Amino acid sequence: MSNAWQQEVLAEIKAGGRISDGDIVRQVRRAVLAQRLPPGTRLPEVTLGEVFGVSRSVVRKALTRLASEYVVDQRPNQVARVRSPDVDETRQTFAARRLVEGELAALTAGTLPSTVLLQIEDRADREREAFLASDEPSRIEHSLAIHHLLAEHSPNRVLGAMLTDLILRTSIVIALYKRQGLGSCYLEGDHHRLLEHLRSGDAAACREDIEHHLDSLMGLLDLGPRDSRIDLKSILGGEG
Amino acid sequence: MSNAWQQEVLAEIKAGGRISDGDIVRQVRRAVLAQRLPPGTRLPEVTLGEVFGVSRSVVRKALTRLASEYVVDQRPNQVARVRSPDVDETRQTFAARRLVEGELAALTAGTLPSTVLLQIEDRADREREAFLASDEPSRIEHSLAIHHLLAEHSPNRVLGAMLTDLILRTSIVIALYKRQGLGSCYLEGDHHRLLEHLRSGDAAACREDIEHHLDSLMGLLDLGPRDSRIDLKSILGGEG
DNA sequence: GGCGCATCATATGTATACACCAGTGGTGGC
DNA sequence: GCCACCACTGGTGTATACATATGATGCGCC
Repeated sequence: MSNAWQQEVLAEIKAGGRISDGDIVRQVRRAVLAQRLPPGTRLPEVTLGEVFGVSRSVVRKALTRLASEYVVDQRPNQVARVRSPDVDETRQTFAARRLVEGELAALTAGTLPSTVLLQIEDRADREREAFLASDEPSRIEHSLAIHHLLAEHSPNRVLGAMLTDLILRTSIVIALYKRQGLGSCYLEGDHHRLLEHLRSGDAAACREDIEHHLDSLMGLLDLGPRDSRIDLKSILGGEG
Repeated sequence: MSNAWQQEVLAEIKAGGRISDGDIVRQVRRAVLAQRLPPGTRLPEVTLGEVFGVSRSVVRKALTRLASEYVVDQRPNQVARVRSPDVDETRQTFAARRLVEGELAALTAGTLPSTVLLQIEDRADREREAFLASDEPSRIEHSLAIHHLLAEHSPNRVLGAMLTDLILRTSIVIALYKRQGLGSCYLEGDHHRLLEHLRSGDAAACREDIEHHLDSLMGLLDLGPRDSRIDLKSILGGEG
């Protein structure tokens, strides 16, 4: 675990009050998404407990939840580690999200209240602004918010919860396999186009929008055979 | 928690050695599926610990996992209870499984090794025999095994894991909402037909088989408006 | 000099003690 | 007679102590 991350966590802790397992889950998720905790990073229970100022009981619950979200790898009698999905799992995760989010977009088309549509529009606008300002963290935040809004306001809550999970997992592998030197994974117009089709209620177009969006996104990744190098690094490199 | 169930659990414990959280998860899952633990049943940590001969630590981990599987309901500072999905969630769960399993069947068509195909054939045969012998528990076991084989041997492990979860959730609501007086939810020929299409590699037919199978299954349920009575019973009835 | 084994440090697995919270029943006042 | 309040009990939330497994290290033997 990097020291910089510990500093940041501590800063946020002082602001708030008591720490619960949910707080730890959120913090670790964020850190993994931002690659402040790279794959393979060891997450010992005592260390995490010291960082967050809680005992192992709380940490253990958080780690169990993170394991059920496929964020960390928890094996018996071994230290929990940040998971490192391989390229196969990455492709399969994208395929799963393509299926679920495509269906969900089609189901949701024409059903959203105007308040939600306005929220999506706002996020899409601010995503573009953040992109133009080269503020990648903000851009990602707004982009994720759009998909989460879709998941939360879909008529099928079961599929919605599944999509929430898949958004997290795809975000992690995007951060992992983003092509080197590529500043942003912004796809100009995709979200605004989806918004218009959600408004007009064109279910088939919504599904196509999502499928095309995810295909393009996966196309920006580097899923070539040289991933074996990454794998080696994360396995042999230890905690650097 | 019923006493009969405790007896049965104890019997199985004596046979085996030490109990882990995974054992508890499996036992509770089975008991919920068999409706030995009806919806709303209270599951206090200390009581479960006594039943299984372990301390609260292990029980807590098991309950957390069961909550992430949507089998039990775990709220802060309150006893865990067996979840009771309403009719809306039931329909949405079936819709989700229809989507996921349909896609998975199509993906898997023509890819299964003969060993797996033979296992499916064996299960389908034994399911029919169990149905003819009116041995419903065995029939359910074989039926579930077929779908689990599909989930485990599909080319997409991510979707496969999602299907495994959905099989559990649909099985629970089937037990819950099965039409009164209906002895079995057996659909003659469905599994054998799917098997032949998996063999021949007809992806479209496989998807249709699954979708038709699940639609028929949901049709056997009693999802009418009188579910409010069931809901009342489970809420007001307590643990009677 | 290299390989194998004992030993130790580190971290998890489990049990338990104490604090806190929630629902419940009884009691007192109005 | 009814409502509000309070003490009590059952149960979870958290911390901690002890038992155990695992990986590393270094010594000794071949």
